[in-house]
Amino acid sequence: MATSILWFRRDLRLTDHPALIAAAEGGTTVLPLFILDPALLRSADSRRTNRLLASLAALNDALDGALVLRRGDPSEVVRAVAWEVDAAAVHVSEETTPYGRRRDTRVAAALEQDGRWLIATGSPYAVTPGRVLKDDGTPYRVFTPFSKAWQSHGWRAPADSARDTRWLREIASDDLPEHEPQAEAGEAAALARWAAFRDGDLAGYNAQRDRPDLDSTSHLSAALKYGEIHPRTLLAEAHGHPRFVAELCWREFYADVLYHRPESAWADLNPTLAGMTYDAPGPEFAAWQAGMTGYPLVDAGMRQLLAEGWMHNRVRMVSASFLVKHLHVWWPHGARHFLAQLADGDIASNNHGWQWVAGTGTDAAPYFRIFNPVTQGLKFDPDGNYVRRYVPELRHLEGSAVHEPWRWGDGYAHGYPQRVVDHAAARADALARYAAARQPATVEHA
DNA sequence: TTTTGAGTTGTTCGA
DNA sequence: GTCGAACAACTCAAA
Repeated sequence: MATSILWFRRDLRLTDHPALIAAAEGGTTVLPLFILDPALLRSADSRRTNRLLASLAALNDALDGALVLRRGDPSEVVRAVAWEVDAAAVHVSEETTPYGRRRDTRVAAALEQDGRWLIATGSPYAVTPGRVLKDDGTPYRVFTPFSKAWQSHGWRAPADSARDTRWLREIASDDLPEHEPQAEAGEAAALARWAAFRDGDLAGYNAQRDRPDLDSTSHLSAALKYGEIHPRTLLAEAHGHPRFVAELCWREFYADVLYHRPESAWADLNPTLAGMTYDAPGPEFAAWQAGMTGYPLVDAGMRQLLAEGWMHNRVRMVSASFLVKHLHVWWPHGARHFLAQLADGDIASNNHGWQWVAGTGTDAAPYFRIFNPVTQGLKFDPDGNYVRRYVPELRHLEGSAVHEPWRWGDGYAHGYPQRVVDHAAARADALARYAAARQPATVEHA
């Protein structure tokens, strides 16, 4: 009896799964495999890894315990398992990150030595990165024209579910590493969350998405990260909500940029600011990480990140801007901290979002756009509820007063820290640094 | 080839 | 308090 392997990666679901359909075609028995790749599990205590393990537990439950886990180098493990079950083909969703592409090239070569094939069907995106190109065949570098071409390109409807898949159950599995269980992990939870959002806050998304106090965004980022739900499923039901579709498109745009420019994961995409002077991370960086900068909105966000492994997007921008433009720290330091703490940590979205804030990214914000953390708080958390939720030292202040504790006699009565930098001075410093970096390069003579 | 319009998310200052 | 201008120049995409 023919057997194929479905090697799960960022597609931890059983419905709307083209690679699963391909693997099970013709009644083929399918071995569901996940590889615990040491190269990806180095940060084993990160929230992202914990979220992955919780999702794997949910997938295994959905498979009635059939999921096979193997630890090791994928090119060795896949070849060995394929030999073990004599599978002619290993099916995957196409991976387009720098590491994923290198890995899959090696795995395909290893399989071919035994006359077996790595077959990619579908990807974690509505439009697979690399497929949207300008008329001249080069990739887009600006979001708006990309989004138009992406919409024109279009995407398939959600795939049928493969209900009658025969799963192979006979081979040994390594144990799932210890992790903190999470009720929100897994395909069923993702579908339920989407249904609730679709029938609830989606209608007000355009007006309320920037309000961290209302907390009315979809919270689907981690589910999308691990493919518990596919963006196709969301897009099929998000007609008439262009802002929500645009946010999904940002995810695809950044994946596309990373596909074409893999080095941009950790290096400035735009060399314009190559001469920028940054400060090494020091005590103020530690204060930023801990949510102790003395700027309430920044601190609320950084504490939400530590407490929940998630932060509202508006606050991600403000806190990232604060690190880069108020503390003058190079964006990769901040991006690394976010990736270590975010359950939804995605290299393309996270790091290119940071580059956008820093002014080094594609389609970057103008350098003089420096968020005022106080103004942002008054505007997007007008009643102060978000700050009070995460900063207990400020709970005695009412309404928007939480955003300016220095104005009130009892503002620091409960131990809230003083501001680590002065906004106006830090802003002026940032503008001066950008101005200096933009000067034509001067030749220094020894 | 050249031209033209446009580019996620803002802040400050002065009238 | 409100409003418009300044903050810059450059690159991108398409006609």
